[in-house]
Amino acid sequence: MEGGKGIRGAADAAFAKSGNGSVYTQLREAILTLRLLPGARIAERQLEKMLGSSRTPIREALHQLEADGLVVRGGRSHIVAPVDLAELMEVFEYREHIESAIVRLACQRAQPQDIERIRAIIDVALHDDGQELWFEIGTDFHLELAQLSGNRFLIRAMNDIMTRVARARWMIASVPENRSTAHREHSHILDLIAARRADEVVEVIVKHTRFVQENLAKAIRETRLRFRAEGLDIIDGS
Amino acid sequence: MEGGKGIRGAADAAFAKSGNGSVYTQLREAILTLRLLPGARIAERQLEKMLGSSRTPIREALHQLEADGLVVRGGRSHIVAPVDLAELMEVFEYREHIESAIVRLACQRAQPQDIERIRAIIDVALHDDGQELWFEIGTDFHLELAQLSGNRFLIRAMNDIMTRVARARWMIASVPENRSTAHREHSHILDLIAARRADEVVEVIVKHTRFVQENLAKAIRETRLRFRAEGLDIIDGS
DNA sequence: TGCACCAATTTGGTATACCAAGTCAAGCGG
DNA sequence: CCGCTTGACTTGGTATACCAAATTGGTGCA
Repeated sequence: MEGGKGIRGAADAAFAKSGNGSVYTQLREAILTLRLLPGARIAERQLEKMLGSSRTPIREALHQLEADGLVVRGGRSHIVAPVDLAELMEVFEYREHIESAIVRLACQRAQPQDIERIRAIIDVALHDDGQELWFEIGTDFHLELAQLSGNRFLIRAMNDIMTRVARARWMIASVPENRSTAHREHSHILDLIAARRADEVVEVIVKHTRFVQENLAKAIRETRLRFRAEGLDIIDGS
Repeated sequence: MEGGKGIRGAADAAFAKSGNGSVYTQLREAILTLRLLPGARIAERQLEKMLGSSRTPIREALHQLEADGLVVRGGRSHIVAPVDLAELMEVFEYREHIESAIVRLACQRAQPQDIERIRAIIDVALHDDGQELWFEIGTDFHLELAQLSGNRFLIRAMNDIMTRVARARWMIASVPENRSTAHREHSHILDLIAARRADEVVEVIVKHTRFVQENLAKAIRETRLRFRAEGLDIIDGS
């Protein structure tokens, strides 16, 4: 029963000694940080032992994760959803429209103090440039922006989007140059929202989204090659 | 144990003899058609008897419905989600952007035969004008339009939207005049997509969306008064 | 040596048993 | 007569037992 068997089919040591957090949270973390590799089989009874919970809450968590697009049913069993490049391209097409809607509404509704609060978030990256922090800031910026729209469905949509691109973002071997570009664009977006220049901010955020998309697509392709060298196929699609 | 007790708290005869379909499907139907009134308490053990299933699949269905926004947790128990007018207004704000994105992409990607297929759907309403048929056609038109976008996230968003407005649409006391208006606008939208006139179709669909929004808001307010006359508060919000 | 078939095990799906917490009502005291 | 307390019951949450299907590994035959 122990380890081995290559990769597909073992979530073994991914949860060593972890006892904190809900089942859903733990699984989500493990999947998003690639501790559970895309394509890995997930057996309810394995998790039962590993997480110390019973199957009922585990099944519930798996259904949640399925809704998040992080777990899919492969026939009878559950597997960690493969990173699907084609799907990711659709996410970004979707994202352009969602972000555009968000910033348009933000231009109408954002309060100056809200904008300054977000600026403080992105400016943290000026002093600290850890990989993990960069990940968080990139997520938070766009989620906070969504909050400014005041529309719960746009907020939910942005949450969904950030979940679906999270693993791709995790694959990025951070290029410092790109980071400063990101900060500059984020800052520019805030300026334009503060100035209520809706059309311009839409233009900028679409450009920003496409920039991010290209970076992620590149990172994914590199990651695929890296894993293929180990005999693994982690990524679907062209 | 039988019936009575007024309204909040009885889903009693809503499932008489119904044995077909999954638990989720049956509950969803009952909620969308207002056989289960907004605000009604839902007890897992009641459903266990009524549907003849066990609690496990019932709980699963309830979680699904919660994700759909059709069921909410009221403290410890589950209740049928109240129709929230404020939320509905947010849905329509969201919908404007989603539909705009959809028709823009549809202009790029729709095949002539796709457009004709949809036209056939809405033209059914010319011969038959039953209430239920009108409901279905209105739903199908927008879902089919979403398909033309070729983007699974826009399709999913449109599905979500149609679910969230379904109960409001069910409350409409059909005004024949509005129906012909709807058909005309739907037809116009198809024409513009076929002609690839993206900007114009966006303009028209936004206008259409606002028209629908006003009708539904009116219907909801009337329905609220109607139910209040019976001593019930079915609708939340202003 | 390779293929086909069979049995044992593992899987997810379902039903049920158990628990703690919350609800409601009846009864007691003011 | 009103309000508070208390206890029985109902509720959702969790753990577990049971089932059918499907996978898998091994064995025997060609």
